[in-house]
Amino acid sequence: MTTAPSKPGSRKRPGKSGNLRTEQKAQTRALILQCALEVFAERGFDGASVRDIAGFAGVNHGLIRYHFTDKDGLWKAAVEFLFDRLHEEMAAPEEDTKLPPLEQTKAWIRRYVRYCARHPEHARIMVQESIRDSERLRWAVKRFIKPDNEETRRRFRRLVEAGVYPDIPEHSFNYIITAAAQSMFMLANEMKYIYGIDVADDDVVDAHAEAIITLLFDHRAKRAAARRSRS
Amino acid sequence: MTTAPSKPGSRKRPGKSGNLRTEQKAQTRALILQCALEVFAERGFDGASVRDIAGFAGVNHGLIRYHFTDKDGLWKAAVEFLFDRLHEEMAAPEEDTKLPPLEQTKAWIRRYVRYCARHPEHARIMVQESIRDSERLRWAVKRFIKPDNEETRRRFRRLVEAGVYPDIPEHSFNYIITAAAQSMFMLANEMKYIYGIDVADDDVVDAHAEAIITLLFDHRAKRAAARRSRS
DNA sequence: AGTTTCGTTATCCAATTGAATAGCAGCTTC
DNA sequence: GAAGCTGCTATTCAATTGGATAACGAAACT
Repeated sequence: MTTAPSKPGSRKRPGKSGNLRTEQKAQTRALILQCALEVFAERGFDGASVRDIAGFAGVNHGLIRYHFTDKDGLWKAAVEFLFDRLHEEMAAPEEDTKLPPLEQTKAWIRRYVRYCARHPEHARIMVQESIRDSERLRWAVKRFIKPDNEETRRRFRRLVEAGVYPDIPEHSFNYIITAAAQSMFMLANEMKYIYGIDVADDDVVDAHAEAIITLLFDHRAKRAAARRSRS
Repeated sequence: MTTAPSKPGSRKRPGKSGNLRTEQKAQTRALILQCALEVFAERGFDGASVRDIAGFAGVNHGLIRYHFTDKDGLWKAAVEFLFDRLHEEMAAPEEDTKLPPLEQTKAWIRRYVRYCARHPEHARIMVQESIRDSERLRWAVKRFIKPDNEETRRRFRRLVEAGVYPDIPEHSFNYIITAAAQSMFMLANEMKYIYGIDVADDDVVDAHAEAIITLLFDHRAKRAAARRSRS
């Protein structure tokens, strides 16, 4: 656990429009969600207590019941927030659509690696939940993960059909790419202890993205690099 | 959680040598360890209760205290068992040492992917522990993970120096390879729900190993495969 | 201004948890 | 075969947990 997320705003001043109550309610809700994300990510669903989350957010734990019904509801709301944010932040910029498929994919990798570095909670929460086999996992798969994966599959098929990529099993492609991008940031603690490297460093992040691209998407660059280091 | 691990032997018959007590003690200890591995893997350290583990092993929960002092001791004993087994099962066969570096590495990947498929608990336990930042993680890093990583680093450096591999950051190489091999089996539940594929299938395992080799180690094969699907 | 609404806190409850202690039964040893 | 060691069970304890209920107090509505 790092530090408590910055409480959004002074939490007391009413916005220009709408009534004060509803606005403050939304702020509190968002604050709890933010804290829930961090605590769930660090300790998993069972390991995280609603009391810890509430305490972290500086509110009474009964309030969580009021806003989210129960712990399960809180988790789902947090994951919903997580994926909404993912979709926002991963949206491809207009100009990308004009690039050839392989270049589009490289740009997508760069975006995704940066996302993973910015929000390691995402992989942390979802991996812990996938390790267990819960109703929550099935809910998340159906609602978010599977649809997202369909898109990755289409991207992969496009590459294969364009003749710029080997035709490995789709699921292998999916897990290799995603894991390669996520793991270093998901396991930041381990990395810190093994290599003494802080993954918050932008250079480390960008270098990792380029490493993935070199290994997985840039045959020519890879051969050239190998040739270079040979001489 | 699948089914309880087969209790080793009838647990009552004394072995030919040694006294019955010590032998049975060792058997019980091993049984508890086995169960602890499964439960820790599925629920993480905090989520797993010593009572569940004991119940799963069919022994009184006080017995865990007797054998392992406390929950922390049980976890460490389980992880020790895990890495000892890893080292046994991952030892390279004699003839591998005669292969060129790149071929050695491919053989190593095949062995490692099969290991990950056979023992998904390994990645499950260690990933959950790395996500949190505990004294246990530091213990495991110092004792097992870092030494193992040193070896992977040397393997990588040898490839680079032989001019058959691009010189990306060592830590990136490490996390890309390891994660690519582990993730599919670690997240078997997710995979089941997304793709309906059972990772217990040997063909799926071997195909995954070949996919990794194609993408990450076999430049020529990759280009050929891409060319093939283009025509 | 008086009343109602509702976001929030304070308490309480039963269940579970890690740990500690005491006791038991049957190998082992002499 | 008696004594005692020891692997194991039974029970107890305090702390924590998710959840439920009641009370409060300030905003919102009339």
